Amino acid sequence: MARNAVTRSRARFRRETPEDRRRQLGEAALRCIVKHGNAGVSVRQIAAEAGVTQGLITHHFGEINELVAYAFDIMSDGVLQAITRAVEEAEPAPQKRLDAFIEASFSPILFDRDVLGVWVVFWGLILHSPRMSVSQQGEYSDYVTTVQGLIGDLAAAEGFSIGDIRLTSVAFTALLDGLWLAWCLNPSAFKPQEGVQLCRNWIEGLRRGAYA
Amino acid sequence: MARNAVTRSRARFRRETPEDRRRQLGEAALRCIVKHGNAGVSVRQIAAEAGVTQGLITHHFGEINELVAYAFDIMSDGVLQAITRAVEEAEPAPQKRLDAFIEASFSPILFDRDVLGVWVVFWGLILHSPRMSVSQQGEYSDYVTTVQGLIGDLAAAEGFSIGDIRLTSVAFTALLDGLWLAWCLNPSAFKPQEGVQLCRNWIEGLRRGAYA
DNA sequence: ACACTTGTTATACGATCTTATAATTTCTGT
DNA sequence: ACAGAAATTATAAGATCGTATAACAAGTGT
Repeated sequence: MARNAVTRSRARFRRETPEDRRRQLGEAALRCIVKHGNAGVSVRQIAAEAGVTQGLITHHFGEINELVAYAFDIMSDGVLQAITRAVEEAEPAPQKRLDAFIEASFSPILFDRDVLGVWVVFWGLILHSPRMSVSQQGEYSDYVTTVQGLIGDLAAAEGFSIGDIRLTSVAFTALLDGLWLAWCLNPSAFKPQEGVQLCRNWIEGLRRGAYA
Repeated sequence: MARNAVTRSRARFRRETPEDRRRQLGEAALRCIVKHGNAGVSVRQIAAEAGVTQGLITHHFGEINELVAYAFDIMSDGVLQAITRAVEEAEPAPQKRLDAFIEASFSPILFDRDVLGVWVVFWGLILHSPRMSVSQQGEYSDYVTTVQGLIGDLAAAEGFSIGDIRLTSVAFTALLDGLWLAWCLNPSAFKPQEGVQLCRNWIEGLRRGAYA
């Protein structure tokens, strides 16, 4: 026991399961991107941020692009989960669920300059990384599907019609992404609560048959 | 004359005015970004693309960030000019002008993966470069103002009301940016003409008083 | 024809980058 | 207690990066 304690205190590094270590490295990568943007995507910086040596990244991910893609997946999952949770916690009426979705999108958990900044960096990488592109397509598809479900339920409950619901969902997703981007690049452009209002206005247009 | 010809053919480099050279370097930078994304932003690559040595970039721009910011300005001006020209060539009725704006936004001149790809890279840089941020804020402001003029004229001509026209213009701009981004990351998400339709639907919502 | 200005090249230096390889250490199973 | 597996470190090699400096050369004015 004493032996154990001494041994552990003398340990020069902790041995962790591949899953844990991969996640630690992924989260360190996200922190680096928050701090330095594209410049933060570097084996050395990420390893330092995670408190390990560079070789560990090679060992667990092979090449750095794989780590970045993994970090992107962590990020995507986090966002979708946060939104989904907010929706599930809302009252079951379609109006309430959709509004919870909107509110969550502009709540500090997601509508945060650090979060959005990471997102923007990823967007810039996706175009030239097939691996990232694959992740993005899956994530985007899930996202639009979620939006489509919410909007479809609302239309069914209130009895208005939508011409092409998938396309319409793409538009609403684009509005959200566009507002995220605009605010991220220039937070003085509008206030979060104004973003919520603009989304509600968009829904109001939907109700009034502008997309029929 | 013969002397002149010989001399010119033997010339090892062309001496150009600072303005011309700056523009050449800026355009070379844009081509590098098209080809390699963030990775294309490099003194060596850009100099090679422009067919000059690295020192020229230092000479004309001091540091590379200044060149990148200059390339961003070229890009912004080009986009705004192309759109403005399309609007000016349209019939003077507000409906026609706004529709020309939308059509131009999704025409191959602007709705092009190369063009949008450059845009996305710049977005990623703006967050961590004060110099880029300054350019972006000016460009964004001009853009929203243009949108605001078009929408305001339409509202006046058709007699519908808008609550906060600046904010509403921000939303329309966000919708455009969001659609650009989505299509750029994943061109199979929708067709350009569908993008036009979605913008027209948004305008229809405006007409029906969703933003009053 | 010649000197001067300055655009341009040539070269070098130090920092940082990715990746590969071998040595080390921790932990687990027996 | 000890051996073996695998996580981790340590180290190195070769590219590429940004920037500074000095030499060179093209065009201009006289």
